[in-house]
Amino acid sequence: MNARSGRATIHDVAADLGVSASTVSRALTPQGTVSDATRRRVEEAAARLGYRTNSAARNLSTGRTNALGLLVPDLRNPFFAEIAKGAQNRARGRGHAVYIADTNLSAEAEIEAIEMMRRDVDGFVLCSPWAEDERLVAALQGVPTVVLHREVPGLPSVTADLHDGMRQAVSHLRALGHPRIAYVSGPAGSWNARARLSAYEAEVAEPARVVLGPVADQFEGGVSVADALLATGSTAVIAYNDITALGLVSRLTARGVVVPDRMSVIGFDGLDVATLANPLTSVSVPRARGAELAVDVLLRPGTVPTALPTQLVVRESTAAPQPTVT
Amino acid sequence: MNARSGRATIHDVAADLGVSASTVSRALTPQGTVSDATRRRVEEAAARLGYRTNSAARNLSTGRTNALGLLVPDLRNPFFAEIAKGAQNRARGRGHAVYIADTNLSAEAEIEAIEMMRRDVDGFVLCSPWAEDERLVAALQGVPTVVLHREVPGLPSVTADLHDGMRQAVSHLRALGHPRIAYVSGPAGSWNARARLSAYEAEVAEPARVVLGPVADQFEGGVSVADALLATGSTAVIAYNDITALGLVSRLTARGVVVPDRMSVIGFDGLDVATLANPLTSVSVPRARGAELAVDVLLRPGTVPTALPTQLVVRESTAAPQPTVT
DNA sequence: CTGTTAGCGCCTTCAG
DNA sequence: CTGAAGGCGCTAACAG
Repeated sequence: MNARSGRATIHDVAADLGVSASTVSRALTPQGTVSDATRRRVEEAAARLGYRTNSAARNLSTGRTNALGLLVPDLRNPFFAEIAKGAQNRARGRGHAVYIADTNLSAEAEIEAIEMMRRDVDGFVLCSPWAEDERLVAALQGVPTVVLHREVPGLPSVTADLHDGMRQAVSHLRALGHPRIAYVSGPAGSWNARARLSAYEAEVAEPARVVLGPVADQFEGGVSVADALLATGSTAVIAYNDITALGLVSRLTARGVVVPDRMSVIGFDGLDVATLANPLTSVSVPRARGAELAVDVLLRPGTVPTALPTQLVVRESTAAPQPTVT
Repeated sequence: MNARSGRATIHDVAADLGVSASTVSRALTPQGTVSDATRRRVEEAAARLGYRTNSAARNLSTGRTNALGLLVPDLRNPFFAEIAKGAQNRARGRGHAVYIADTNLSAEAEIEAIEMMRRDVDGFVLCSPWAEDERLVAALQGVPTVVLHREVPGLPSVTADLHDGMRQAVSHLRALGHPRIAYVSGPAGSWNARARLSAYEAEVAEPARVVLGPVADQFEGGVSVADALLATGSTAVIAYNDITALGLVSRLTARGVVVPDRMSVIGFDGLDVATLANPLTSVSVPRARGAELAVDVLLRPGTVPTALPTQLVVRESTAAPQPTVT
């Protein structure tokens, strides 16, 4: 009996059965070699006594923690909430817990979270858009890590096929007849924002290219750039992500610019929240699936990170441009 | 040096300084009694060697984990994402980590999560709307716990002043001239849903009382009940929460019922997401603050749980009823 | 104020 | 297949 918590230990079930603690230990661990009979008896006694393995003790002894650390910049963004759920579900299935750290959109907090958790996890899944490559790698100290929706030299990473997503978005708008497709770029410091911008630039050559921003990865970011967008004379716009796109739509509507009649808007991410009001056309990026893949790369040696497919989902915020009423 | 992880241990910094391990331990723990001079030397050496305390070892030795468990039914709901953030920020400030478990809206998963984490945390903050009181208490095995947005006999709990919130909502609608105020109730199995329904019933007496549902705690739940609402002839409705309210608005709009002209809608929770499109009038319930209070009750003995204030936030989904056009 | 000693609960050689 | 012994890294008496 654990003196402090009053919980049963391995010795209690050993005593109960008249066997040694090592036998109980072996019976309770996958690679332990015990007779089937004793294994069953041990399992029964453990259940009866309410035994739960003390993971701190196991950790100390084995050097493994059976836990993964997950960093996300902001849990309020459903994009990351879904990643958290996906990672947890997958890791649980593989016998691992996931410790989530919300880093509050701060590079500093990303580094701190890594340093705090480093000893207590077997590996990291990092949604870490802000911290610099070198600081990340330094803080990691060699702990196995998969980067999600970012690339860091020397680390495996799981990213979405943004070029293909952007191609789908641009093709859709061009097919509708939009000559000038603007882009609202996300925060300059964010890897993902840079990658999405590059994808746009690859798809839309000068002189048709119209880049606005960078704006904050928030509703307000979209709001702030709407008027500038109107001034460009574009009839269609692709936004860094759905949240930004919603801000854009909000301000456009307030200005009397009807979406999609006077402005087609495409978001990025494919969040459910973007369908609540005026259902937004968006390039969907797999959230849970990306997280699951990242966890697999960490936990199943041999799993090779592959690009996540992106998919344009056409809803109601895109249409053919209307002839200007004069 | 830790053989496995290659990280410095307390012995390394002890050796480096020519002192004993216990001295280092004392220098590094709050209640340890060491001379200021050696404390400084130890801190310097620890920093220089990149020492990080191994929390498993400390845990094993002290019986405390410096971690809290937080259960939430669904991280995708911003209500809980904000609770998670609030709890983490507060706990971090008090030297504790927070392990979040998303229980996927399942009573079973709530119990399992508690049993999984019980040994690894010093206490729980439970947003656990589904599991039964007895099973919860049984699974907890005496681990210090605060229940958030629910009441469980024998456990301290932090809840919002729903009656006052409901009073504000109903008063607002009555002042606007609505004679019949309907209510869309949340899932029958959820404590919070029952509490909100009671608050409505306390505020609206028969025969004016119109209760719809129960519906799922989702956008679709609101969608599903909109037509029934119209059939009641009510001109105003209060929904179980914001997400449900948004579903309601969506379907009403699709039916050509303009909000707020033909139907006033009030949500509950006060989420930002409910302002993205047609800004929703809502009864705001403190999220982060409730989580912080719960953490304090756990970590600061003597903190007494107080009811969280609720506040009606009037936005654009409520107005005076329009005379029926015939 | 500091060093020595003895575990915390578990896993893992090593014998038998 | 099973028991005994040692140690993971740290803290907590107990001496000095």
